Amino acid sequence: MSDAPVAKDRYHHGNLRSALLASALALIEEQGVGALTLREVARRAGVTHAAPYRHFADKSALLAAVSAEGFRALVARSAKETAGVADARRRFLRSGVAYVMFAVEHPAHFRVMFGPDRAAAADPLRCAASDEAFGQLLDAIVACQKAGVVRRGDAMSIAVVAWAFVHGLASLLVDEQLPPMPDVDGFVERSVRAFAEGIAPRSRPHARRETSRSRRA
Amino acid sequence: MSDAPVAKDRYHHGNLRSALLASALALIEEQGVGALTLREVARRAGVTHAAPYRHFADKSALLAAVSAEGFRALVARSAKETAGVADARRRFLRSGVAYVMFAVEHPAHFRVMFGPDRAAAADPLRCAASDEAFGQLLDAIVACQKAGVVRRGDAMSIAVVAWAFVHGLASLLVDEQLPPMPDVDGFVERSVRAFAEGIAPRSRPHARRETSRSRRA
DNA sequence: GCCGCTATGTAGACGGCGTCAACATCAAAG
DNA sequence: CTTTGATGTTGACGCCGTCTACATAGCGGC
Repeated sequence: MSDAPVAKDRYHHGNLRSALLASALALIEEQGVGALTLREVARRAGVTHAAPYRHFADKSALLAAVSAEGFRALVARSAKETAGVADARRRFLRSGVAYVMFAVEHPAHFRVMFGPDRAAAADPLRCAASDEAFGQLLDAIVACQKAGVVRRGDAMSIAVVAWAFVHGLASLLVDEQLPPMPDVDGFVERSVRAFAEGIAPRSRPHARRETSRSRRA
Repeated sequence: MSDAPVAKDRYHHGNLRSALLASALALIEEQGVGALTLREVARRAGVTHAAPYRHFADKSALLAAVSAEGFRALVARSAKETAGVADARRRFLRSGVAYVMFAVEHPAHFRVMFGPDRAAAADPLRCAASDEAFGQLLDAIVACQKAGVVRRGDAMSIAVVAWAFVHGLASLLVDEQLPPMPDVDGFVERSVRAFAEGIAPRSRPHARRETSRSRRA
């Protein structure tokens, strides 16, 4: 929170770019993506309506930057969550849970990352960041296949299916399309585990059942 | 396509309401949800910019109407696809495939149905239509449980998980986030089948494998 | 047959938005 | 100290959603 010189009433802001990103994120969090306005973002950052154009080519570019930032945060989150975990299956499960929980905890970021703005979606930096996230997933799948906990076959297809699942769960939760959910974390974990059985090798001996409260420190 | 008197150059349009819905859909199909403009919709329907307000309270109401229409079409599609199919498991699978294929074939409708407009999402007619769709899914799950092809337990939770999966698949396909896909239909069918194993009773004898080309007659 | 009522479409206005061009301010390099 | 490039401001343009006042038309009662 305190990474800016926050110099007030100076002609030059200091680090307007990140201030704009933060304002945009806050605004979306409060009012939704549709309510995001370049002018309002500028207002919140304490500058005039045209100032953002010194840092972003247009509104889509701002959204693209927020989106890329989101994908990088997602990758980091997943990496943190799986750090120090050796077992391939557990790494995979944790990373799936991390995806959904990231969306639940950062709905604004998530919404922009998969928002309707086509120009923003095509931004090269955003694409690079999202490709890295997908690569992370792909690696996890391959590791699981080597460990024999995910069935053999085209890893790409399996990755897509896994991504679809966590993505759908995340989308529905973020859009509040689901009935009230007391224990989101537990629900997500059970769901991910159930899903993982679908892509496990056929009639594999079941892994010992974790207590379902093991993570969450 | 030919359900309107299409009376040109008359002061009164005849059935502007449905013309507006059609224009909106076409516009979204071409340019995306963000490009949808009440004025442009009116223009395409051949009326002035304020005419839509005689039929919709505001832009969100239009979106909500399109959304509700979409949910009704989805329900109809799923019903059609499962008509005459007795086996619970097959009904369930078909209905899942129908969900994804509906999204792929009617991306504009799908995008609006889960679009970012909060007011539109809260519309009572839209909610009623979407609840009916979810009810359809819930029924299919319960039938599968009775038939012993889906594990016992809270049907609601299982329904949510199933919905999340098809929804994620649909979202990623519609948003073109997935690598180029030659045989979408086949891919979706394999994915849904794989997923279904995840919610099957543990170590259930596998049903005979359909040829994976059985539907699509 | 005419009359007014209501539904439906039009005309025009308002403020807000994204974007652009011209201008102002400041920091650092020379 | 001056120049110069980066950064922020001002003001303008056209488009948008929405509101109000007005025009047109079909319809039921007299």
